[in-house]
Amino acid sequence: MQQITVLCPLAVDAYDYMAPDSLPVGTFVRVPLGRKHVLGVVWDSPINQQLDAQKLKPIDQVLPLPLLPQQTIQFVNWVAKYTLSKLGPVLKMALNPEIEKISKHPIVFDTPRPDFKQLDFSEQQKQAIKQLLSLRGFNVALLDGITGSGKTEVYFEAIATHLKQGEQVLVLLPEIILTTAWLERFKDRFGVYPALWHSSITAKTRRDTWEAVRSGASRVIVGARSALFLPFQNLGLIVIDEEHDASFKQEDGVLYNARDMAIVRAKQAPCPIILASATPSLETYCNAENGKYQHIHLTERFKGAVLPEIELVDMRNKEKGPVRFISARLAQLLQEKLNQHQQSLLFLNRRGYAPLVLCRACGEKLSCPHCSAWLTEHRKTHTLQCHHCGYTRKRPDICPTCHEQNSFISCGPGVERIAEEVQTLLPQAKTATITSDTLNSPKQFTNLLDQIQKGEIDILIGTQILAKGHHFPNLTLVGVIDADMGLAGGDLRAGERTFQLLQQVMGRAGRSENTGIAVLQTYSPENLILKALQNNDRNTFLTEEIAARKLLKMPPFGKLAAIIVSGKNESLTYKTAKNLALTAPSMPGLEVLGPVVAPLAKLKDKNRYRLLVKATKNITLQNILHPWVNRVKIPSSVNVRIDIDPYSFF
DNA sequence: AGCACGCCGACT
DNA sequence: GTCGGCGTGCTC
Repeated sequence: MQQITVLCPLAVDAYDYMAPDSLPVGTFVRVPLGRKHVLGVVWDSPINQQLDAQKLKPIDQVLPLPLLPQQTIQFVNWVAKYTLSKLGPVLKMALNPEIEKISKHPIVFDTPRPDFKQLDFSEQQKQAIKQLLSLRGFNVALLDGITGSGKTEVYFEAIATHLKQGEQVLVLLPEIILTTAWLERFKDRFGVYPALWHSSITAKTRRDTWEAVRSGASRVIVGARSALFLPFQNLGLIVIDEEHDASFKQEDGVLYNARDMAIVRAKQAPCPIILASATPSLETYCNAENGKYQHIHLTERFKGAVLPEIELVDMRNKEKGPVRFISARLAQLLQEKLNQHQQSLLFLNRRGYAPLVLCRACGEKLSCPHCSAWLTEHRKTHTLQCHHCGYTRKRPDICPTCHEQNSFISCGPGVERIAEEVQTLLPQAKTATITSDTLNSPKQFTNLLDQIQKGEIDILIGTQILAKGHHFPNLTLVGVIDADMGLAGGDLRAGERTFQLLQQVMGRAGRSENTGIAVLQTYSPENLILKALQNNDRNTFLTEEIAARKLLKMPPFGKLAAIIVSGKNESLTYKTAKNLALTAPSMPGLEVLGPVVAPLAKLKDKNRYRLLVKATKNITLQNILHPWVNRVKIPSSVNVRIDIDPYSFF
């Protein structure tokens, strides 16, 4: 009998078992766990062997499956260590399909053909392609190209080259970009669609794709962040498109940033990795500027499309008359575009009709009983909703506090309200309101894009779901209803996020021969970020932002981790958070801030406090956090989560 | 992830 | 008085 270590894809670390023979790391086995029998993988050296060998259970059986690749095992170990997560949940991400049901002969999508189509490139694109093709071994390149510069086709050439070399290629996209439009461009270049990996593929496809990647039969995988954990055998290139996108950061379960972990994966392969963006994250930009990454520029718009003109509309100059969210200037432009049979997009990153409903008589603001948040009014469904927990109620006729009748007024705009205003201002316009809750399926989205293409819609009103990636050739006006919105929170990345988002939204206008125009409605026209956007001056924005981060020793000039303490019992939760702060190790270069009430102080009935751990770059935060948090007694009803490199401050 | 154990609210 | 709700702990 032989003692082996087995990891199961559950919320546990690796456990030891007895096996009749020694088994190679990566062998799939079935083991007893509690009163269940579950799948596990023979793991490398035991984590702890303090358990009496006599108490170890024997494994049930060795499963007749190929080994889990060594690189996947290494990667799971690395991610767990970096994110301070248990090994089991990370393995679970790598074993997403029902492994035991995988077929030995999965249906493989045809192999993309690297020479299917020769595309025309500009001189600048040719230069960029040359640079991408010269990358050897582990190497990070920032493909920094403005909207409409043909980034996608440029990195397609790198994909083609690695295909010819017989290697596998992984392309990570934000889920939202994974649309037919992108896939059609791929098919146009390579003759077939790539293999897909995202949350809504069927179980069978999931199993087939997993096995085809493991066997090396599948050559190009395009997916959302979880595709990073696929069992590649022969990874030759990773591409992260829209690398700045916040959706690469997983905010539940294992807290990881797929872009950062992809760089680790590329290093391990080793292979090159291309980070593509029109608005690179500050981290990536700094790494490119200081020479750690290659910096490849695409500054020309393809086929002569020009950047939109950008106007700031000062909303402080209140117009006489009824309260309007669309300024006279924007309304005038909408009318002009309507007359010219061109399309417009109104952008407001807020779902529903109004973000707040209050009683005119007593001032009562209707809020969620489970979260410290106001309820958003949705007229379409005649409900009030909490956007944080999903709580829904009908709009009351009588104020629950002062019992006044019909006293509620809707404050502020959401997209539904903008749509209503458009109807009033331009009754002849055909409009469509598009948010994550009005689109239920990818098919619906495709249909909608089709309708837009055919010109059946004049004015699109939507949230950030419309901001990214889509190409609307006849769209020549973008109106940003509230350009100040993203700047309000004031967290570390508020400026960066606002710049990126607005730049992307404005990029929707002018991806055509007709000159586009973008209007930013603001109450702070002097704001540096808005000024930089107006002047198309990314450098000024980046320089300012870099200087501010440097001064505060914030990322990328320092390291950050958040500790989120939550629990139903408010005082016990606070006491635990306070206790963590009091027992924080004291050392040069380490600073512990808080605890402070989290921006959403109560979420789903749980009170939340946050500590922020700030360290100089030479400190390995994990080595400090792990023993520190383990030393503190955490009451069982209180939950402590560590978020390394936090993105969201909620 | 499951599954058992344990402590407070509703009911015959 | 008991049934059972879920919230919590444990699995080599």
